[in-house]
Amino acid sequence: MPEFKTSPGTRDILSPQSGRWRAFQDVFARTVEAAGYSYIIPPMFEDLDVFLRLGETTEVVTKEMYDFHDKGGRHVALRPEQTAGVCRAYVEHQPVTPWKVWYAGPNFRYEKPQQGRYRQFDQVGVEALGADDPLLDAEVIALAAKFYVDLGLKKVHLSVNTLGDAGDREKYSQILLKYFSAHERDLTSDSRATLARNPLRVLDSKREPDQKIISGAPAIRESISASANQHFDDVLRALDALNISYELNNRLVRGLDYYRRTTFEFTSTALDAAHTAIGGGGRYDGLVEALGGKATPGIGFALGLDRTLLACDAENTFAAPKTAVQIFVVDTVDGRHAHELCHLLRQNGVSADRAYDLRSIKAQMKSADRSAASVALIIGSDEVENSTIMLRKMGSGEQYSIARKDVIGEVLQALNVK
RNA sequence: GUGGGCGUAGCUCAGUUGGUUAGAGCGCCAGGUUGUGGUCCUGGAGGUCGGGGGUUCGAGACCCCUCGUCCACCCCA
Repeated sequence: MPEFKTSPGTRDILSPQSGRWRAFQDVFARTVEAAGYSYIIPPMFEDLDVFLRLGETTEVVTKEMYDFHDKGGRHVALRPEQTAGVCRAYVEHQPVTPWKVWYAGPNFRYEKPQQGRYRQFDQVGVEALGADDPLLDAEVIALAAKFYVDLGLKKVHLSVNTLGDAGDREKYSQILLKYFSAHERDLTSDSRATLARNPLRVLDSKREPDQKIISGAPAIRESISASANQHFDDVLRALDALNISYELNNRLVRGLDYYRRTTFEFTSTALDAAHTAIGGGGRYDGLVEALGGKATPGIGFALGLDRTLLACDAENTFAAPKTAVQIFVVDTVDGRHAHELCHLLRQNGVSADRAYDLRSIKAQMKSADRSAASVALIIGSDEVENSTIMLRKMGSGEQYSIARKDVIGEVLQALNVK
C-alpha cells in the first residue's frame, strides 16, 4: 500500500486517457475558434468575493467552495466555475464587444465524490459578452451542439427554457412559493427546506413524492415580461432555422442563480446514472453589473469533460488517440549508437525512441513492438564494424542493411512506403 | 451533508461453515532461440488481504472504528 494517494475527488489522468483529454480540448478549440471565440486563461483562484457574486443561494458558492486565506491575508477561493472569472476579466480589461471567449481547465468544488463528479473537474466552455441578440443565444447553443456532433455523440438531448428577466424571476419565485406552500404537507422535507431557500430549485427535485406537485406548478412563461417572451421566441426560431432539435422544459432551472432568460442543458440519453447532465448554460445578464461593471448582457455554456467522455464511452465514440513513435532504435553494443541516432533522427523531424540499460536484443525488440514504431533500426557489432544499420519494418518483418551515412534518407523512404 | 454496497498482486477477480508457507488470468521480467518483436512453452518477481483495534488456540473471512471507492439523495459538469 503506497504511503500517498491522490486526495478524494482528484486523480491522475494517465495515458492513454490523458491523450484523449488533450484531443477533446483540441476538438473544442477548433470548433469554437472557427466561430470567432478567442482563448482566455483566467486564474485558478480569485478573491472570494468574485465568486460570492454568483449568488447567495447558489450551493456551489455557499457550501462547496475551496476558500482559504493566503499568506498575505487575502481571502481567496479556487474557482468553482469559470464564468465569474471571465466576467471579472471583462470588467477589468474592458475589451471591445461583443467579447467572445472560450476556456478549458479545472474547477474545484468540495463535494462528496462519485463517478462523473470530482472535486477537481475539468470543463470547457464559451462566454459571449456585450450582445443582447437572441441570435447569439442560438449561436452559442448551436456551437455546443456542433461540438457534441464533432465528438461523434448522437444521443444528446437539448432542453431549453427561459427564466425571464431579473424581475420576472423574482415574481415567479413568489408565485412558486405561494403554490408550493399551499401543498407543503405533501412535499418531502428536503423540498420544504429548499422552498424556504430558493423556491425555483424545488422544480429540480428528483424525489418521487414531489413529482405530482411539481407537475401541477404554474409555468414560468405565464409570468414573464413580453420582451423576455419575445426574446425566447426569437431564440427558438433561430434554433429551428439551424435544424437544431430541442425540448421545451419549463422546469429547467439550473443551479447557478445568475441565469436570466435563456437557459439550456444537454443530457446524454446513453448515460443512466445521476450524471446525465453533460453540459449547460444560459444568459447571465446582470452578472457583470454584480461584479462592478456596466450593465452588460452575457451568455455562455460549460461542458464537463468527464461526463462527456463517459457519454462517449457509452456511445463507443471518440476513442483515445493512438500514440506511436516512428522509429525505434535497438542498440546491443553500448547504447551510444542509439543515443546519437535518436538525436539525429529527431533533429530531422523524425520521432524516435530507444531502450536503456543495454538490455538483450530480445527485450529491446519487445520495447520496439510496444512503442508501435513502424520501423526499427538495429545496431549490433556487425553493423558497427561495417558502418551499416539493419532496417526492419515491424509490420512485415522484412529487413535489410543500409549504409549508416544514408540513414535519414533510407528512414524517410521506409516511412513513406509504410 | 444523509443513507446504503464494496475494498484480496500494477489491472480484472477467485478464496468453501474462521484452520498450515494467500491463488488465477492479464501485464511485467528472464530463459527456450549465445543478433530479432507480435504466437507458443517454461520459470521468476510482485501482496503488512485499505488502515487501526477487538473476539478466538487460530481472522482475508466475524465485530467495532477509520479511510477510500461506488450507488441513491443532495448538488451539478
